[in-house]
Amino acid sequence: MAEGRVEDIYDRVKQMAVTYRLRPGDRLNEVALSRELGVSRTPLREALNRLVAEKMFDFQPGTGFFCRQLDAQTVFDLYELRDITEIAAARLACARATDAQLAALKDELYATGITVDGLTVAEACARDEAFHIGIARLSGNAVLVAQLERINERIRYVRWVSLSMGQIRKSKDEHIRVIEALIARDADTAVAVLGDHISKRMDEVIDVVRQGISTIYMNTIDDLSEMVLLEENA
Amino acid sequence: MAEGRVEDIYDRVKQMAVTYRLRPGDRLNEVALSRELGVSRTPLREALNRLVAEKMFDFQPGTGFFCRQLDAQTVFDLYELRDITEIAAARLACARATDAQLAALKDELYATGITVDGLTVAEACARDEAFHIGIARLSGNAVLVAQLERINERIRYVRWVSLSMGQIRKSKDEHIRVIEALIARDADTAVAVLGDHISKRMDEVIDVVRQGISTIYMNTIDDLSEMVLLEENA
DNA sequence: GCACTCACTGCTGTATACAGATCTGCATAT
DNA sequence: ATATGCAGATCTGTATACAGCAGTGAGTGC
Repeated sequence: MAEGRVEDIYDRVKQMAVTYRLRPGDRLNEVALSRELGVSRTPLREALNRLVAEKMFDFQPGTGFFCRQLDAQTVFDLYELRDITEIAAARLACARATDAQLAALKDELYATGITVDGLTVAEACARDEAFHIGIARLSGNAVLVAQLERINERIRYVRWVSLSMGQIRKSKDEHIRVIEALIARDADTAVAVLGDHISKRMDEVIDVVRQGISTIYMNTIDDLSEMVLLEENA
Repeated sequence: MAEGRVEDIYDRVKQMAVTYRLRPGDRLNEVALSRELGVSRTPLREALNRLVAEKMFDFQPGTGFFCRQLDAQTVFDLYELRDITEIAAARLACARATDAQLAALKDELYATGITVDGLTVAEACARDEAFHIGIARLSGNAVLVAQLERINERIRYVRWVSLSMGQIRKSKDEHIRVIEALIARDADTAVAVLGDHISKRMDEVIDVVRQGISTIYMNTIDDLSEMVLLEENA
């Protein structure tokens, strides 16, 4: 394997944090976690320090690492920043992407299916993210893409909750309208649809957060991520 | 000290990297660096892993840590993203900041002096950054502020070079125009001035990068950061 | 003269040991 | 009953040891 060991631990722990298998606010026991992962504390701590830098964990000297608590304000800030970043990315993509690139994105969108029925929440979320990242990539700005990916990681769990509450239906429709607008080089329309799309999500999420994030943590992540989206009944 | 040791090492090494006392592309010797810092390799590596997460260092498993190479494209991307972020921040600030907050920022701007003559490059750069961060803070979005700070860290050296080449004179003027526009709640004007301000910087930097970043590294950082800006002779 | 091999040196990767700090729970006093 | 202090246990913080890999240079064969 060309991948480093720390990298591997980093991915696994991040996955645990993103999916809230590690519960927010909890201090994590290095010895126990290192044993669970089958490594020693040294590389584990190195991986944890990377996650601290990414704001995925808090670190309190003398006490240890804490799975990060997402408060309502931070969730809002993250969504707002995501909004800003994606809209800017769409404008850049509209100006810079080739027709072929846009066509490829459209094809991919259709290829992954128009409906989300039968998908798990995790799958649906991943596809949604992939489309948005796809647009960002067409901006030609790799730093922007990396940043958007990190933002997405931090709010992924919240998005799962949001999706599982059933507000995903119209997503694909809106995605298609966005890509069509980009192909027509109509940046204003693309941005308008995208902005509307995102702020609808934001509203939903605010509701979720208002209901109290704490209650959400009661659900195990398995319940949530593996939950299959039901067919529309209307 | 309430600060942790890793945190301290992290700051010191980051400072070295930001100021290019560690030269880009170089593999760094953990033993030598740990001895220089007066600590062992373990906490040093933890600090380095944080910097890897921040893209300040590259890490190649089996080989070690490398001080990050900034290529022209990445510099451009970083400036573009900074542009996007600051403009969005200014719009938010215009909508959300109180009159008192804006007045305080204006006062601070005047208090730190209108001219940069006699300042070192490092000081002039720090003040410029402080103003821009000040606006971002008024956006009320803490995540956005944190992100902007990280972007600034990554391009700080390039900015030093840019500043030392003498394009700083008009900065304060433009800053004043920005803050006046914000106070008048004229977001469009503020953004227009700010955007123009930033893209002028961007042009300068592209020139710097075109001249070849590699040649720049010849100058020690001390030459650059401590260089005092001369009075205008026109 | 050039290229290839092989041993060597030095560095990284990880485990582990130990010191010091923090937390927990019980006992005691108010 | 509540608060306080102490002792034991647990966990973190860092150094160090050692194994293994990567880079280097000399020497040899073609």
